[in-house]
Amino acid sequence: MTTSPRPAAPPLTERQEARRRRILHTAAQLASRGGFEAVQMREVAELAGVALGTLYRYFPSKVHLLVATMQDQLQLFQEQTRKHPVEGEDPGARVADTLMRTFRGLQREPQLAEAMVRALTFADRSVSAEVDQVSRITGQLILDAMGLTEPPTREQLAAVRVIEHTWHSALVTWLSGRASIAQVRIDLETACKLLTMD
Amino acid sequence: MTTSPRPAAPPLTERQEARRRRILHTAAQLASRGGFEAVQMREVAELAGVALGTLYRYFPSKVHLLVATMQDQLQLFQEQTRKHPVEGEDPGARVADTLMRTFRGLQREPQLAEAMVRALTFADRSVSAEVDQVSRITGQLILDAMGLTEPPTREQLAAVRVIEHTWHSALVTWLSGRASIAQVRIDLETACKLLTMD
DNA sequence: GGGTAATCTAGAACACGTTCCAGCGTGGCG
DNA sequence: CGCCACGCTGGAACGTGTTCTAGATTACCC
Repeated sequence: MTTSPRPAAPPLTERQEARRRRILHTAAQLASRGGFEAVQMREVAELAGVALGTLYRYFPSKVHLLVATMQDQLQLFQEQTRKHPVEGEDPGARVADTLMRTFRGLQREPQLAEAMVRALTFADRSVSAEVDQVSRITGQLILDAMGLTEPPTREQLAAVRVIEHTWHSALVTWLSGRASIAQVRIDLETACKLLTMD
Repeated sequence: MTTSPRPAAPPLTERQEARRRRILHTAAQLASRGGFEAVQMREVAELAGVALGTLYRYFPSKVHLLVATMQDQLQLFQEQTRKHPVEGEDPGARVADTLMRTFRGLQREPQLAEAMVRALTFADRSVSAEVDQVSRITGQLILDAMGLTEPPTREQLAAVRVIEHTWHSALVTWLSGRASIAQVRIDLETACKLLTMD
């Protein structure tokens, strides 16, 4: 578990920031159509108006690119959720509802979701820092939904981990057509029961 | 979830069965060295002594090949486990121990595990039947460990699903170096608490 | 044993992720 | 202003998964 030798991102100029956004936007757009395989690096470069080499300078692989896209999308969800938190008494129910809401958000662009999740689970060690970041955002989403007034206990953190595992795996199962949305909801609700044990 | 249009595998001749085994064995061997990327279709074909086209006739893609390899390995574990079941009073603990035992089995060939799990999570819809089969074996492994004397309740089945999600996702997290074995054990034990609720 | 349909082989060919290179622009520094 | 370092461009090139084809081999039926 050593930190990867990433030399602390150099600050980007405005033009560079714009290029980065253009690339991410193009990737999301292509993914929204044909999913993972429709995101072709040559095409992303061309549509974003950068050279292939430049694309690779910004995102060292297709997986990096799509994981960054997921970070982006998740952050949007997180902001939405913070502005309009789920109502309800039971913390477990709030967490389950929040995740289902995120789920429906992904469902709105199923191909995009497919691309991002495929990238996320296919990622090897060279992407682990970025994947970890996604995981941190997801965990925070859950913690937010719990609406804690004091720091979480060890048991609560353990439960959050299992909920996160369930979330990821259920997502994969749904995307590959092996589980219905109803089933995903049941799985999430089952995992969330861990929050209200003893 | 309709059944895929698979026209019921035609029976294989002895030579064909041997070829299939040879291919699977070669794939596992190559995977045991360099993991997912070391399994190169040309090399599998050559080492297994079949033409590339034949390899593709038996396994329509690299992912199919590696998922089949996982089926194979899991079945071996299942047999082992049935011969030597885990001892213990608490069903939850038995399940957690059984999965940890399987985990250590995978750990013995980490590269092979990496290859199989990457294939499993990268699989798209065209492989869903095979992935489902793997999922079924895993579920059965858990049910076996529970040592039920009567058919499982709805709640128990729901818990099994969450445990399975946790298992898969924890495996991925460990393989990408983002979680330790100790953490995996904790996650599995947490999920297994669902078995002994209410 | 002969005929035939399915299967296997060798190898070329194609697609897409990735790498590499030569040259052009650009922004900052003396 | 001249110069330099760096990032960007266009494009070629490479590796590996996958597909395709023509011919050899095999399995099976009569």
